[in-house]
Amino acid sequence: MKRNKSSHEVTIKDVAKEAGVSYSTVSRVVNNKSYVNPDTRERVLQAMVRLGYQVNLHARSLAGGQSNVIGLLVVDLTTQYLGEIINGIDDVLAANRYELMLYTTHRRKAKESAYVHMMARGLADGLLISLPREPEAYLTSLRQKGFPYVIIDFRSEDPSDHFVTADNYQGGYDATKHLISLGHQRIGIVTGWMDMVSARDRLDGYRAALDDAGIPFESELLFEGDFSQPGGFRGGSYLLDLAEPPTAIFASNDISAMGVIEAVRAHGLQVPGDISVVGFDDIPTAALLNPKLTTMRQPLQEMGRSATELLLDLLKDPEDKSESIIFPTELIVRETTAPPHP
Amino acid sequence: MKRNKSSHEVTIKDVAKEAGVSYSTVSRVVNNKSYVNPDTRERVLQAMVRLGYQVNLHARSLAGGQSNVIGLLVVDLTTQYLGEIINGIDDVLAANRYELMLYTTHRRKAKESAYVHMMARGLADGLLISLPREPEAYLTSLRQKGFPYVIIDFRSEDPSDHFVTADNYQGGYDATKHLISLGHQRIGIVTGWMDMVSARDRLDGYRAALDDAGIPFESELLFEGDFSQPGGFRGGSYLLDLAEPPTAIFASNDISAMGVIEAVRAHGLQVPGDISVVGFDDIPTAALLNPKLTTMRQPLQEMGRSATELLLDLLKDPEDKSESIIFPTELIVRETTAPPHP
DNA sequence: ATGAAAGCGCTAACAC
DNA sequence: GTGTTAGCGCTTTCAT
Repeated sequence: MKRNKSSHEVTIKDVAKEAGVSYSTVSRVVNNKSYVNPDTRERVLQAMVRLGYQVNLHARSLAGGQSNVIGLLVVDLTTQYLGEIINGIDDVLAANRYELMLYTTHRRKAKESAYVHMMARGLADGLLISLPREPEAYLTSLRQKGFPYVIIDFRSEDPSDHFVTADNYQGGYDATKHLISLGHQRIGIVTGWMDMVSARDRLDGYRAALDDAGIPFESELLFEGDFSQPGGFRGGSYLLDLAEPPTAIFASNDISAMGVIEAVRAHGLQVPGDISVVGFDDIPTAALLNPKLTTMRQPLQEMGRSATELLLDLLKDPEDKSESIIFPTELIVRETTAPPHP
Repeated sequence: MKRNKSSHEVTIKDVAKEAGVSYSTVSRVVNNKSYVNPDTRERVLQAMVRLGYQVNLHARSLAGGQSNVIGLLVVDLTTQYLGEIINGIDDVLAANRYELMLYTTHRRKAKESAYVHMMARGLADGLLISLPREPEAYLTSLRQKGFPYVIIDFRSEDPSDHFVTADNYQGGYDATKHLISLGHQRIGIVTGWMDMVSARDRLDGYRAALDDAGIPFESELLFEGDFSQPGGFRGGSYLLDLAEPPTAIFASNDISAMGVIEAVRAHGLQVPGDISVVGFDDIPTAALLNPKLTTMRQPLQEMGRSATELLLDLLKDPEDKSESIIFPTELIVRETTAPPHP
């Protein structure tokens, strides 16, 4: 299964011959390192263009250089949430001439660990890890190797970890408080995957807001969802079927909020007339729904950008002491929340 | 900028020593090629596990093997459209132990060509190209090299090309016909990027349907959009501001349909009461809108899957004569279309 | 069935 | 400033 090398690929040696220099000089020019006589450089550059030279990243990587590839580990791509984050990542990577290698685990946990190892085995210079559930298993091995990584949307306890996340606790708090300040007293919550820190933080914020308002937490008003639209639908249905249903529901992300809203309609009720709904994320679609979704915005693109910058810093200097970043969230009041029905 | 190799990476040589064989034997075991004595194989396998061996893909690729990486060239990821396709791609890739390298060009045309060359330079074994505009430039060089690629959502004229697409012409035809059969006579269209074949095909289908119904095509009812939501909004606004506005609008994709619907509302009108709207794609969000979007479904996941299978076939046998595939589209009637206001 | 050895294209010492 | 050279980890003849 050999590559079709009919048309000989032009290598650094070809360029060297063409320019009449040794091939290490070509390497120097390509990498812009150590001084090269301007004339020589020019001749090499021209030879490169003439021959249409392109580095072979595999060779470069093997020879001890960097691969200029960043690995991104995500769950799946159908959520706009990640699309936004990736846009941010992408911006920074492109500006720094890095490539993106994408890994989607589709929640098959076993794969995550295998992937991480393969990437760390030279395929990538660094790793961006998004939305992992209990990533400790492979994080430990990464730490041991001193392999650079940044975690997105995860608050790590380990001081050597670098991460970028939104303030999910405060977001959950503010979303709930918004509902309370509208006059709601019975507020349901549809959570995300409870093995994800971000989901737990949002829940904690919800409870704290209730607490501060003197509203007792009732476990029957909590539905454990999974950040999906069907999960939101199930959660909404469950809450509305309660003997004493809530008048408002906090969904832990926009996608599940959409499911909740569907459930409200399926019960013949109106949003926000009968039931108020708040989401979380502010994905682009949120503003396009009818009614438009009230939600907590996380600066997704910026989070992707920051995480990538942090990682590139780490690559330049492993001892880099850049801080992990926790972005503030922002309440975006649109049309799905209103005072409770009198 | 040397990799932190504090903890010596275990190579095929280490495994060889551990198992007491030569390292070419280890290579044979790893690659499952030529016969190896079952006992020897077993010993090697155990040594591999014991040492936690992982191939170095760069070395493998350099040595003339394949890289087991597929490159995917896309415009950007915020559209659910691509998320769905990638899910399909991903399925097949995972099942065949391939990795995915992602390239987003963000419509910077210059980048596309550079990317393609780099990938073809050994980084990837094959290329999946989605949504290119006028890709002829780099396709030519790919063909010359005999580099395997499959194009998604593009009908190529070149008989040696392989592509997977939906029947955009028929889709455009059926969408328009649906509107006509509801009684609409003035039907506007918001197109996609006109330098994309799929957009042109949908437009052609629209015109053909009009033609077959004896409705003259009026150029003032055509707005050249760009597959984006703001583009749809602009298109909708333009059409509704016409002296004699249409009673129905065919948007060339769901995202722009969402923009059109926003524009309808901004004009104080109702969908579908005053204006009917049809989209194209059937992205997941389409079913979650209020009212739910009537649209032409393309089997996105399946398209991704098929394209990938086609490419892997090509990789196994460059002379593979697998056919390019054109998937049928399907009208999904939901709630945004109705007979015209009397 | 297995071992030895020649590269793949490049980077990074080390010379000069 | 530039050339020489030794690998990086692996696949693949070619021997045996």
